[in-house]
Amino acid sequence: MGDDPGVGDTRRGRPTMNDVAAAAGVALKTVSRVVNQEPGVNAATAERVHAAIDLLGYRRNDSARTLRSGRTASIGLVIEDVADPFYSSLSRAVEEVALRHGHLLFTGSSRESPERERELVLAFCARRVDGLIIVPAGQDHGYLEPEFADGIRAVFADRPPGAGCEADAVLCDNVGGARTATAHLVAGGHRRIAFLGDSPTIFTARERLRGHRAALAEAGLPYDEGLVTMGPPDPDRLRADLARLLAAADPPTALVTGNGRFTVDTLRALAALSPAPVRLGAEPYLGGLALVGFDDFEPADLLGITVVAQDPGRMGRTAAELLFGRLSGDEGPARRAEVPTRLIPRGSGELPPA
Amino acid sequence: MGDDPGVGDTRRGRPTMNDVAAAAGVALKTVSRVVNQEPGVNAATAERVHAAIDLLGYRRNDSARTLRSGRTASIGLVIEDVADPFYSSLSRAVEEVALRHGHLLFTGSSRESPERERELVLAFCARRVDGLIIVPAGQDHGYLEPEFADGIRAVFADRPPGAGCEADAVLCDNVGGARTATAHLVAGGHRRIAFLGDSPTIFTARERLRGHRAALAEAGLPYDEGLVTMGPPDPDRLRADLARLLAAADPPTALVTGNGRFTVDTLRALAALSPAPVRLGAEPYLGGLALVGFDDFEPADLLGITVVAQDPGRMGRTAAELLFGRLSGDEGPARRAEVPTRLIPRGSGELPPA
DNA sequence: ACCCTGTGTGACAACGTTGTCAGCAGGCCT
DNA sequence: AGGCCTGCTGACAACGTTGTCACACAGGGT
Repeated sequence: MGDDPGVGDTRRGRPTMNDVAAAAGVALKTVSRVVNQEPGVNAATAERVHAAIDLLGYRRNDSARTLRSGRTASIGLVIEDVADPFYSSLSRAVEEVALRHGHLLFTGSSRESPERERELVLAFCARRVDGLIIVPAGQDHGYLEPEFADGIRAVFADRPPGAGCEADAVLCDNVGGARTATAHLVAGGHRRIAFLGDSPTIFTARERLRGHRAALAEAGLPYDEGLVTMGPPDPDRLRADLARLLAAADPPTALVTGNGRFTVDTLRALAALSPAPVRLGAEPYLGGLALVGFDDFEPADLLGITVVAQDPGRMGRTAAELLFGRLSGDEGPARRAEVPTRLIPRGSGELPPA
Repeated sequence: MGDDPGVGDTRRGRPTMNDVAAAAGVALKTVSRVVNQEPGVNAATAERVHAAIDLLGYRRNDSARTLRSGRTASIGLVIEDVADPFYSSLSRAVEEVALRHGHLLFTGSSRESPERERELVLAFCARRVDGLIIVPAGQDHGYLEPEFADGIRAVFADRPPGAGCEADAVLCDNVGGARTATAHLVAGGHRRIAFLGDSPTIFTARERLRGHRAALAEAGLPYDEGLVTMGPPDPDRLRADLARLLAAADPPTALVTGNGRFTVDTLRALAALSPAPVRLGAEPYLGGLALVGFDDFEPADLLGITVVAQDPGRMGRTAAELLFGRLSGDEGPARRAEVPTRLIPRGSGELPPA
């Protein structure tokens, strides 16, 4: 006595099926049947049970359900960073599909740290998620073996799993997209095209560089290492690299940027380097420097930036559907899906060489 | 016999504490102690247990743990849309704090649907999350009562809970921010300032309009309903509204946009309406129409758009920390935290009236 | 001899649900 | 009558963990 914040009820805590059963004057199991909409319950009985449920405010405890049945109706999603528009679009698509399949979604951002990726994945597994969608930060997925053995399914998105890991993957056509970007500039008359990409430790960055090189080779143009800069996103470094590139004896007349963040950072760097205000749209862009960005970004249309668009929504949807296919018994060998890219000309990529 | 995809082991499925105990030659409870790092286990025994754990690839089943102990070490986050940069920044901050507290995060997007908000929240509750952070779509949170009674804590973010719901909330200084935006334009000499906002069913939209009106009143300017358009985001409607506004006998010389999406959509509409290419940065913007946007967005700096910036990261952090405070026993009355806004002049808001 | 304390360990019940099986009517067939 | 369905309901064990309590043993004081 004294501090009793209890409700008007004599019981404490959440009502269980047992409480409902007692209130409805039926057996526990009958309540279970009603809650799970199992057939074979008399309509009048079911009605009484429903009344008791409403009266007590009963809600099923999914932990117990999970423990007993083994299915959690939830999946885990590990991406690089929720705040990156590319991944948040992917995230939304996954969420959509998961919800349609009656599943809930755990999310976590690895921040490009393999260790954090591993921790998140294992934490999801400890929660017994039914499946995983992973944008891997690391290259080694041996830690998933026990989980696979236990029947957890995983689909990799945006980047393939590490060597030796047989799992589904949904990738973007990185090589083709980058080749298209560079080829587009070549077709516009450019001969010296710089490539500004993410760290070569990242799969997509390497692939896109491959595509860039392929386009140069197909056009019979030399591959000049001095025109390539790669590394983790860092506005200062990027600005320095750009300044160096533009000050060279034989500067590039066009740029290809390796992802959305790099495109925006590049524009910022150009604005900072430019003596005159940056003018966009149909206007010549910084003295005629052409630009094609890999990956579309929100107001790229306003800025008149030509891009090779990925489709993160489609990637997320594909990955999620692949996963749910697996969860409903699809047992074939590991699959690899490729999401195409699309060139969207908006002006910046159509400027002729200066 | 026949189809036995089993591993080299005779057992099926995931090893349990019992299996580990058998392998290590100790009792189940000892394994539990080791796994949970409870004190009072002999170092040599613990070593044997660890060896058995590694050997079998054992991982604790959190569903059972949850069932027994009642704590899930997970929280639920319901936002409006992950793909909206404002909410994804908020999301990231929440994730960060959750991880620091050793909690995992369920996320879901309500898409501005009260029903979906409710479903997500209740699904999270069925999973027995320890707490919730909710950006409410609906106005009625009576459905949370049974959950509160059961000890689940909730913090509302960006928008307050419905009437009668005593819960913590973290809000942005909507009124103050909007007042600042309009006052800034007034100080620049503008007398006819249009307000383009989200649907008045949304709390933040109403509050921001209030701030706008307050600034007008403080400046002794009339409030002209003809200069206000509100409604759910729809580029076509916005363009039509803008066309109407600009074609009026006494058109506005400045705009205030009610959130990031509206700012970008407005720019798009202006670009579409403009005969000349849009020029940004320090250039006069579409014939001198000034603009201040509520809410910062990614390349607003590049576009030279003056904004009143919110701080979604801080909002998420504050909400999450408030929640974890509650989870660790803070029992005071419901709190309301306000996150300040900040005017960032970038050119578009400093243009004088045409 | 006694009790006491501390250290390490284990047996057992409990958490709230679902799967299995058994039971009890009532009806319809042989 | 006896047998056998079909429709509905309930008793009970099990899922894998943690909390509670008890026990065995060693050491140190009386």
